Formats: sequence, structure tokens, C-alpha cells
Amino acid sequence: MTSTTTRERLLGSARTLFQRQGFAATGIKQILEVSDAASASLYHFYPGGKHDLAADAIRTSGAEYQALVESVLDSAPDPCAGVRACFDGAASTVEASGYQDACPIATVASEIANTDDELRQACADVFDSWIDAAAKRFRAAGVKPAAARELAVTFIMLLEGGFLMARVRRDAAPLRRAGRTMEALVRASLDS
Amino acid sequence: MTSTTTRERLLGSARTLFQRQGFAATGIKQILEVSDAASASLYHFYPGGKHDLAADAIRTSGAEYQALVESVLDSAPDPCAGVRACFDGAASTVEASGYQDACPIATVASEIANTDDELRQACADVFDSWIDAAAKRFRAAGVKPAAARELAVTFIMLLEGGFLMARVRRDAAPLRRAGRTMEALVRASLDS
DNA sequence: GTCTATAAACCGATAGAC
DNA sequence: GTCTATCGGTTTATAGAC
Repeated sequence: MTSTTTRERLLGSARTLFQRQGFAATGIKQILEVSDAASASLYHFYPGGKHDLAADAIRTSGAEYQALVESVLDSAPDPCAGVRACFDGAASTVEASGYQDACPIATVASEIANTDDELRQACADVFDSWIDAAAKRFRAAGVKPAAARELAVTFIMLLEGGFLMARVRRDAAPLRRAGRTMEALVRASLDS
Repeated sequence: MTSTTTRERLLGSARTLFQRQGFAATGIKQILEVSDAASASLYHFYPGGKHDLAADAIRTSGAEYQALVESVLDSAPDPCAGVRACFDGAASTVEASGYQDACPIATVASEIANTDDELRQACADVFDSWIDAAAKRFRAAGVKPAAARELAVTFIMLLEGGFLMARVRRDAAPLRRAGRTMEALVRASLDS
């Protein structure tokens, strides 16, 4: 019995559409159609309209993806295998969705970085949280704090670059390639 | 005497606006205002309208950025210093523009990857061309062809991830950090 | 909370004179 | 090649009944 509220459907549709098409190209009308909801419902739950909805989409999608990455990292025998599994899993997801689903926030982040400081900050918070989560695990594996953080930043940069490359070229191989590179970087940090 | 034609102004404005705001958020009206041109002029030079203009913007911006990267790589004493100079230069440009100007095509590429196959292919061609240019130089420095290409793909992924991270967090340090990582990866490939 | 109807502005694109 | 004027459609957001 999976009863979904109108609010849940609105947020869910918005998250998917923003992820795949970006902020500007996704219309309120389209979100309402996919959600099978009325216009007034959206403004009831999100008085600020499209902007409020996007802020919630960024926060919740960021948190969900973080939980996924954390579970992958934590179920691997060591951080090397962990980061590699993250990239391999990302590659499989991208392929399975026909190159539609990659990073949940990257397209919106790229669009609004110069034009909407509130949404930009929400995206920055998500990235920071992802970096913290990864850095914490690298430290736990014996990497020094400063190096662990830099490694975590590189992890996210490589993942984002891989997502973009895979989507544009319709080829998940670069993402898997990035995973092996990241694995080597983590290994080098553990040895030193 | 730098006389600019209407066509040049249209393309120039479009390139800047698409780079900073993306495709969907940039209106024809805004492009015309910045270009100080009439609506009919745009459709005279670009019968396909916004779509044609974007295709030209992607191609010309891609070629121009490639020429810049090539000149930086070619004026460095070796590929290690070359890739590092690319990231340091990118970081300086991002900072100098107040975090507005990063990759000329990434925002548009991310937006249209799922929704416009013609523009997606134009972006894919740009990335391929950048990768070829970098791979060629790694080969010339002694890296085996297959490894050189993989190194070049990693170069672009790390650059794109760095651009996004820098813009969203308003901090160019991750981009410089990525440069040192890339330098180490090139050095490791040269030693083997 | 949800319905229907609609306001008010803006969108990309085009017509026709010059 | 460029001007002015404008078309038809869509956009975000709101009003008022229920």
C-alpha cells in the first residue's frame, strides 16, 4: 500500500524533471501534468512556486544520493573498492536509464550558479555534504585529514566530470575509467 | 579599427549568454538587446532561430577554447607543466570573471543532453576534438596511444568537474587542486 | 486542500515595408 | 539587411468557489 500524497508526487516529478531537463526548461505546467495535480496545490505546498520547489528538490535529491553513496562505500571492504563501486554503479545507472539519469543536481547547479544565489548555495551545501561524507571515510581508513578532504573533493569532481562526459557522449566507459583512476588515487593516499 | 558585423555581435552575445545562463534561460529578446540587433536580422543569419544560433555558438566556442588549451600546452616545457598550466589558467579566468565564465559549453551540454540530439552531438564533437588534441600531445611526449587517450579523457573530465565545483562553491581552489592531480597522473604515465 | 478559470507578461518566430 | 509591428502560444502565478 504505497499511498502517495499530492505533495510527494509534486516533489517527485519536479526532482526527476529538473534532473533530466534542468530548471529553466522544466515548466510548472509539465510538473503539474506528471504529478496529476492542480496548480493551486503546488502554490499551497510551495508558496514561492517553482523556486521553492527547486530548493526542496535540490536538498532532498542531494540527501538521497548521499545516502546511496554512503551505503556503497560502507559495504565495500576498503575505500579503494568503495570509490570504484561508486563509479561503476553510477555508470550502470546512467546506462540503464538510457543516459537520462546522472547527477541529480548538476544540470540545475550549472544553470543557476550565476543567476540565483539561493539555489546556488543549496547546491553548494549538497556538494559540501557529499565531500564531508567521503572525507570522513577516507580518514577512517588512515588518510590524514587534509589529504582526505582533498581526495574527497577530487572524488566529486571526477564523478561530476564523468557524469557530463557520459551523458554527452552517450558512453558510460569514461565513468568507469574515472573510477579506476580514483581508486588509484585513493590507494596512493593510503600507502603514504 | 574593429568593425563588428551584426552577425558577429549576435554570435558573440549568444555565446556569452549561453555560457553563463544556459540555453533555456537565455531568451532571444535578451540576445537581441545585448547585440543591439533587430529580430529579423537574427532570422536572416540563422533561419533556424535560437537552435541554429546555439549550434554555431557551441562549435565556435569549442574551437576557440581548444585553441587556447593547445597554446597553453604547446608553450609549456612538458605535458606535466602543460596540464597544470591549463588548470591554473582556468582557475584564474573563473576568479577574474567573478565565477561567471568557466567552460564555454558545459551548461548548455548538460541541459540539452537528453532533449536535443543535434545540439548534444555538437557538444560531443567538441569534447572529442578536445580529447584528440590532448591525446596527440601526450603521445608526442611518449605515452602509448591507448593510455594517451584515456589520460586525455580524464583531463577533460577533471577539468569539467573542477569548473562545476568552482562555480557552485565560488572557490577556484578545487580547480587548482585538480591541476596538481592531473599533473601527477601525466607524470605517472610518462614514467611507465 | 483541491477545483476551474484566468490574469498579465513573455516566449520564439514571422510579415511586410523599405 | 534592417526596420516596425505583431501573431499565436506559453509562461508563472493568482482568484474565487467548493
